[in-house]
Amino acid sequence: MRSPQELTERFRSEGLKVTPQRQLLFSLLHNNTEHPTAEALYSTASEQMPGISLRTVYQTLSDLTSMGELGQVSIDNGPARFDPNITDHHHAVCDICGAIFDIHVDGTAKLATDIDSGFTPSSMSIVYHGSCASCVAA
Amino acid sequence: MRSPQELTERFRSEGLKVTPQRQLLFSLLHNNTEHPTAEALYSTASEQMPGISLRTVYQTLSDLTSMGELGQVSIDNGPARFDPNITDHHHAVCDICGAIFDIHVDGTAKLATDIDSGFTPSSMSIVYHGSCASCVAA
DNA sequence: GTGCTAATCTGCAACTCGTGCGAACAAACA
DNA sequence: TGTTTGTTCGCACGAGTTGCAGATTAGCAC
Ligand SMILES: [Mn+2]
Ligand SMILES: [Mn+2]
Ligand SMILES: [Zn+2]
Ligand SMILES: [Zn+2]
Repeated sequence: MRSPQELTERFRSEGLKVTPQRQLLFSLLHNNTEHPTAEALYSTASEQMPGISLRTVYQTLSDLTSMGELGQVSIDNGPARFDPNITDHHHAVCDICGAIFDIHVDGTAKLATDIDSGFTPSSMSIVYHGSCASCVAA
Repeated sequence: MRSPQELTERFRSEGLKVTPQRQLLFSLLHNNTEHPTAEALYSTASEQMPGISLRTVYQTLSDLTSMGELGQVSIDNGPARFDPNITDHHHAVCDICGAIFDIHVDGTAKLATDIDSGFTPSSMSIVYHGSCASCVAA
């Protein structure tokens, strides 16, 4: 996701308003690698801006997502996790604490699949499940 | 998933009862490659057994899942899809019609990842998104 | 076949996550 | 400072799933 400053410019240039609520979310998401849920962002945002509405958090996240500034990851059937990292990458999920880690995977082009030749793939994603370092240690 | 006959034996041998509702679901799932949702199974089941409860469908699916006889696939944030194919395989999803296809992928062991050395992976899954043959044709 | 009992089924309430809606509000700009 | 939209907020609602408890029934003993 771009920086709060760049997002501010983009919003204004598209006739969208830059509100304090949006600015707060821009800053909470910037460089955030935690893949937070809407509820988690709402909780953090509420500390800095009591009274902000959960509805507004959902609204802003969905705006950023449809603008292509924010990614979304869904793991199992849990709540949506938002991902400011929109570069090409994959994920490793700790089944114990639920943490999600960004990973890069090389060699995917060389994978051999029996996928039907009539199927036209447009993207692929890989998710590893397992236990993270801190959970293994504990 | 094992055959209705084998499941019947397993259920009885574990002190579980073999009811008409369970038998019907065993047969609806056997060799089913559609990755159906609970609602879809309920709908089909209702034709053959009017009055069967959606709650019972959920209950039986979750029993089979925790017995390891049935798999579960989650795609984006849609409803859970159930998968009688519990062999090692991956999926291709048509973004137009929503169909899910089983695929096999070779070479996954050779993938190079920057996954943290402290992370202990126990499984990985690959999902391709794209357009299926019938949707491309249409 | 009858009866017993624990497992199951069913209907409904409740719960989680998310969206639709409309009135109150405020950013942008003249 | 006023006007115009876009935005925020609160609440109702919707999908998907689970908890609960009373009615039902499979499995088994006699
Ligand atoms: Mn990520
Ligand atoms: Mn499958
Ligand atoms: Zn962990
Ligand atoms: Zn299709």
